[in-house]
Amino acid sequence: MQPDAAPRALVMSDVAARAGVSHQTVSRVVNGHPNVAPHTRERVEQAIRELGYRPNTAARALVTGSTRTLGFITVNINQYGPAQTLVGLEQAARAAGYSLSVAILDDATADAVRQAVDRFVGQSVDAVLAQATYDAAAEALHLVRAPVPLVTVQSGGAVEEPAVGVDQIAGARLATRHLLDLGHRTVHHVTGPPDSKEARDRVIGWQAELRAAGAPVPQHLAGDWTPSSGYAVGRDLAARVRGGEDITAVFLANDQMALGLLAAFHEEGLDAPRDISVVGFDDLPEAPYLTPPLTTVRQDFAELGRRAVGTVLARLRGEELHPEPVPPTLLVRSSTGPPAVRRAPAAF
Amino acid sequence: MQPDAAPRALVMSDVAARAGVSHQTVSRVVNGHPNVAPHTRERVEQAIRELGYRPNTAARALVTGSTRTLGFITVNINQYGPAQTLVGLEQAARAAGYSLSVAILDDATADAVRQAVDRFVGQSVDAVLAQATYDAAAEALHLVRAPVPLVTVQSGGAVEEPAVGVDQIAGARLATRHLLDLGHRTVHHVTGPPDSKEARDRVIGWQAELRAAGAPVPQHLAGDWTPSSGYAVGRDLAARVRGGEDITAVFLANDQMALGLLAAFHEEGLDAPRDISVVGFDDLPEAPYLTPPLTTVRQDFAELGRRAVGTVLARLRGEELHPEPVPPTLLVRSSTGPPAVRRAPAAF
DNA sequence: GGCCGTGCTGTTAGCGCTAACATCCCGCGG
DNA sequence: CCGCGGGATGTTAGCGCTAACAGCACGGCC
Repeated sequence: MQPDAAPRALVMSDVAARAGVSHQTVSRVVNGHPNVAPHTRERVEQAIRELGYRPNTAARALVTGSTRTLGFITVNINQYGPAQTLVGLEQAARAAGYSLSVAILDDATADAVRQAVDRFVGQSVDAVLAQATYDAAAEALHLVRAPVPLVTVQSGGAVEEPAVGVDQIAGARLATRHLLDLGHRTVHHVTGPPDSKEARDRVIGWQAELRAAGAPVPQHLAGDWTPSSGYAVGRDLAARVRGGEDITAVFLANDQMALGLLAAFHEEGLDAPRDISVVGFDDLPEAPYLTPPLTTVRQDFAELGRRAVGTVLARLRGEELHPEPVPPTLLVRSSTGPPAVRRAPAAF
Repeated sequence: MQPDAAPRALVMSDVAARAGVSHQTVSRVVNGHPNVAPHTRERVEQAIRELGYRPNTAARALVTGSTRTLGFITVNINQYGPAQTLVGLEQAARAAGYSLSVAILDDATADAVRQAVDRFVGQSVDAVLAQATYDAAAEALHLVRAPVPLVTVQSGGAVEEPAVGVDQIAGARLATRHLLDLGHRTVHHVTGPPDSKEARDRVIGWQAELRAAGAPVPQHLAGDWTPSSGYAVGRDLAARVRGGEDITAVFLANDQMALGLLAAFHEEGLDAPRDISVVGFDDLPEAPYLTPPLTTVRQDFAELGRRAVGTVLARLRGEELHPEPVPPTLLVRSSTGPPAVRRAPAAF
């Protein structure tokens, strides 16, 4: 009696023996080749089921050169966006019959990126997907010459490699227009870190919408995604409001900063939407439960994942697919409203 | 001139030819075998560097049976905890020279878990790590007989498979004791979903600490991790407070529910820490920026990842390692304080 | 001085699979 | 009635690597 040891042994020829055919016929059945008699196919399939056979991917990878695995490089998954991007990607990859291997870099340095790509190539992944939000990463990715397709996710830029992302500019315009439509004279903007392409695109969208509406474009306010930067900007802004400045609407590049800003305003006795209208970006799970529930822009990460995987697979088939950016949507909740009437209104 | 096509061809014998040795000697150098003359090793290493050779993992996996890849099964990575667990695991795996392949299940059904394990086994991962927070997953995992080591993360239970996790009971006791120390007569508790072992452990820790202090143990309040469940419980609780019930301290099984509860209380004109003391669990990045900054319990996910990977590797070496649970820490911020004096205090 | 052990290196044989080719058998047309 | 084409199947040769064994030189020992 075999001890507890590996019941592993199950190889193609075991199935072949049981079905009374050659291992090659089993291979044909497994890979869905056409020229197998229905009767034979039936018998092989039954043998596979009875034995619980599953082909060895390493052997298959060795001979075909394909592992049906995709590598994904990301940075800073503590943020909601990147985490959701990962989820969307994994679902889409799995749906397409691919596995996803991840590399979560501590820093988006060129070196770290190159190493990650290298490791993936060494692993014989079929393609590499990479989050290229930050310039350092995007540049590094741009330089890497990998022997496999490489597609960037959320790079936002029109780099040469195929890139798929959510339309950040459109999202920012949505947020800004909403505020303008409510009657605000202009909209202030708290940015993400300047080395983030996504953050810069949100600035561009915000400015574009302001200009299109003929509204003045105030100096943007620098944040860095963290709640604490939103808080710092919030304290500053609250003081200016208290000082009599006409600031009634703020669009922040993400929800976490909105959280910080809301807290800072609250400390100064200023509350949304009465004293200030606030729009975030991301739709964190907790956004509906902030005080007040946050109006924000939502990105469809599942769709993003699907398009990214679709692009990669097209590339693998030799097609050159340049997908459209995914459109974001605005979720109006309670942190936005019409501006309060202050002292003597400028006009009328 | 070769077109842009694959510069792939680089195999061991190319290196061998360049170094003037046999491919086996190259193999020995690559794998750090001892019996290679320093001079030879030097030459081979140089050839490897010059050629930029990297061994083919598929071929290596085929013959050794090891891919130096770990599979990780998780559910619902939208939650902060699971996401951080993934990060911790990936860092630790990479540090140990392993790749991490992920499966993010939509549902923790036995079937989905079995399938994921199967896919990983088919992929020839060396071991499988699985988040077993939910009973369905834990049970399914328990039944799966995989031909590779399987270690569960955050299963919290004393199941047979080696499990590594953060000490949830200790965390809950920390939170409860903090509230008791502040002078609260007792502490109410909002739970996570009942099919989560982590959630149940937090209930156990809460009850244990209450009993140890001789405090009454109120009925627990059912939540499900979501901010909205915290909000619902919050409305309920706020009404009871308004009705004169002596409820002064709440410990919630996660920060998101604390967020919801805080919002509900705020709507009723009740604020922390004046009217109610609130402690969460997880230390979300935004926890310091809630109104008020949230006192919470923090789990060390990096350490968790390290121990999980350490356990898996020990298993692979044939050792039976049963790691200690990771101790959590309490972060005191501003959502907790001494109870307000209400009407006629019971004693004195 | 011959024998043997001890490094070092090369040779051989697969790992489990797929692709290419070889083989067989059948039905059909000339 | 024979040859031929094509569908079904089997056979063979690797994919790139490591493990096991073989060979070979050198030095120490009796």
